[in-house]
Amino acid sequence: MPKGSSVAELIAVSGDDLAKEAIVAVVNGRASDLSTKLQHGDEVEVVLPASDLGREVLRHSTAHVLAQAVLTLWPGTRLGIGPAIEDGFYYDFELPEGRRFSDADLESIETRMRSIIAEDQPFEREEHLVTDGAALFQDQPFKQEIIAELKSTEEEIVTAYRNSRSFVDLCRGPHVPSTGRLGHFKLLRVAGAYWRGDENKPQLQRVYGTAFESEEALNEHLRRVKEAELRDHRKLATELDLFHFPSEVGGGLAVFHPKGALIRYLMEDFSMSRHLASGYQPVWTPHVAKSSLFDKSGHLKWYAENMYPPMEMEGASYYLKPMNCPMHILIYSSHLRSYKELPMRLFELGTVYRFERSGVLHGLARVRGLTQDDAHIFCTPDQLEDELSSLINFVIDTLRTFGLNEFEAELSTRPDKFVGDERDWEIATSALERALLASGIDYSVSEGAGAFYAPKVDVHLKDAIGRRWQVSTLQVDLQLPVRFDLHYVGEDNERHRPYMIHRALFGSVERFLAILLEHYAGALPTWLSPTQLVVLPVRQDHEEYAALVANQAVGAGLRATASKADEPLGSRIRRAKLERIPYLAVVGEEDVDAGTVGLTIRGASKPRRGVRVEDMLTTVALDNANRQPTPLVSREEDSSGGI
RNA sequence: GCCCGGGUAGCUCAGACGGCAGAGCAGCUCACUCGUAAUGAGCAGGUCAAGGGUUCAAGUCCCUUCCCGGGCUCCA
Repeated sequence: MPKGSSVAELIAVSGDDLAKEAIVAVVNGRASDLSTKLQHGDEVEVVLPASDLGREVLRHSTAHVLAQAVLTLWPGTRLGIGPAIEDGFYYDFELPEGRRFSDADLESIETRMRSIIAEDQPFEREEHLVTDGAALFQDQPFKQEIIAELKSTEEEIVTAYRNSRSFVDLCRGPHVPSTGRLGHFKLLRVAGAYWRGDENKPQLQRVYGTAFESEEALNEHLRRVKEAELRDHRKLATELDLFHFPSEVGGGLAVFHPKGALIRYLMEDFSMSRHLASGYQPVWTPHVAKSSLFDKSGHLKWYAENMYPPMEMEGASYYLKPMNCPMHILIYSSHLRSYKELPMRLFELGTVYRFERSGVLHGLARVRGLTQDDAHIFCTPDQLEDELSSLINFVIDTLRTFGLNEFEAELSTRPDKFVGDERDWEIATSALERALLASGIDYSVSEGAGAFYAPKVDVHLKDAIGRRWQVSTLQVDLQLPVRFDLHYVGEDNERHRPYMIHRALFGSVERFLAILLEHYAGALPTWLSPTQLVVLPVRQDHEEYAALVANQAVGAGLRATASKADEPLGSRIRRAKLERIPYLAVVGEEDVDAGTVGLTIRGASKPRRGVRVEDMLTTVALDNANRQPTPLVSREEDSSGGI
């Protein structure tokens, strides 16, 4: 190769067909354009579109095309930023005269984008001095703001990418060689977005889109999005008659219908028995408390914006509790504690109320009234580490019972703004980290992301379609034991400060239910199913036998009903399947005579005829007692029978 | 809170241009008595989110309010 050749030239002579698909390259570990000139000894690795980095570049380049299209259609538009994001990209704009996008605009923008792609415009990298950059983008105040920031970091050169004489965008790159390499994209929606996410700054118009390496990959992605929509727990809640949010009650406040309430009762019941078996003591505390309590705890200082406004009564202000900890502390401090009582683990299914801004409410996943499976553990410094590691195991173990198996933890360390002693932070943080190591769970560290009063571990889980949800959280509180002046008397007969651990396992019962519903697409495991078994008589003269079988099932501790034969069997089967009933027992002539049922197990394609009633009851009871998770199917498969 | 999109029967939705509010499913009644994802007929069901305005006439056009959905720093 002649000296100073580009990556593209290198690929051209390599004779490697696959490499011709490359859109960018990693040169000496750095993502670079194919036009990058190479030095002797450079390490070059080509990047194909069908890779994480490849898709990121495709999306970022498509975002530039989007910006060019918008600028052509609405001259005078000011550009914000347009990054690639997980699953797509967006670009923020300020349109002239405060104009706003509507959904209909997406179509005309897309059309314009397709013609830019058809023109196969090159992406040309330009380097400018920081000082010149400001001149180049003189009509673009947001770009200037970015350049000004770069200047302050003493960056000397800014880069820009030019597609045509008229369109150039400030950008770090890299990009595809030309717009012709793009095309498998779709604009998805418009939204308002504050410049830099700051509501005190101007609100820009954001266009979201996604792009992939091929039409098939794009369609596959759109199919996944659709699948997620079908699993939406709010949709399932209506279909399965679980709960709703009456506007008469208020935003973010759910009422649970019989089936929904039964499910949450089963979850709570399980949680309580697990805690009782693991050395926790149940406590119960009221929903409101005087302002003095939340003054002392610091909630009114630090958490007031998430609290409901106060109620005045008999000269005092009462607040709905946003957390249970202050009340649990009062239980701890109700008398002097000995080291022999520690660790003391107080547990409550405590309902708390938090003011969430109306725009962030989201079904049961984000509500204003929620029930935490909340515990506060008071322990000696010596006990801290063991307590934390058994806690992590307890959490993981419990989550697994619900059929969730993929976890990741995140350790958040001391933020810039913090209270307490740096040494205590050190002790608490390293105890958390050692506990994580001992548990063997995968974890990452987020430096400075802790709460101001505590380092914490958050447990995230992955659901059936790969989405991550934050659930459990463990915090070592360095603040409240001091504010409430807690102690215990040690072996040395002196008073010492206990450590205090906050932890919620589901996070909230409501949110966890939402996750389960979406994870299982509504087909909850047998032990959580409101109805576990339906017995369906073929004809009216089999009804008596059906009722008998259902009664036997109820006697065996199962939730079972018998249907009437007043509709065609197929119709009743269909209804039961739509309700995601795990076991269907059809009984007809043969069964009445033989003491059997025709058993259809959810997810199985064919029924099993001639199953003895005893055997069926054993099977269902075992499934119930063992808390077997439902085998996972996609909702599309689930509903392929013509719904 | 702010931007965009919505609000029509319990649910899903249709209702050019302003001219007597519709369908499917669910519900109820009757008939059918059936072996694994929709039996048939009939009946009932609505302050078109609320309030105001324009008009001979408003679900439809305009204004206000309420509610719901999507989004609101994965940083050039």
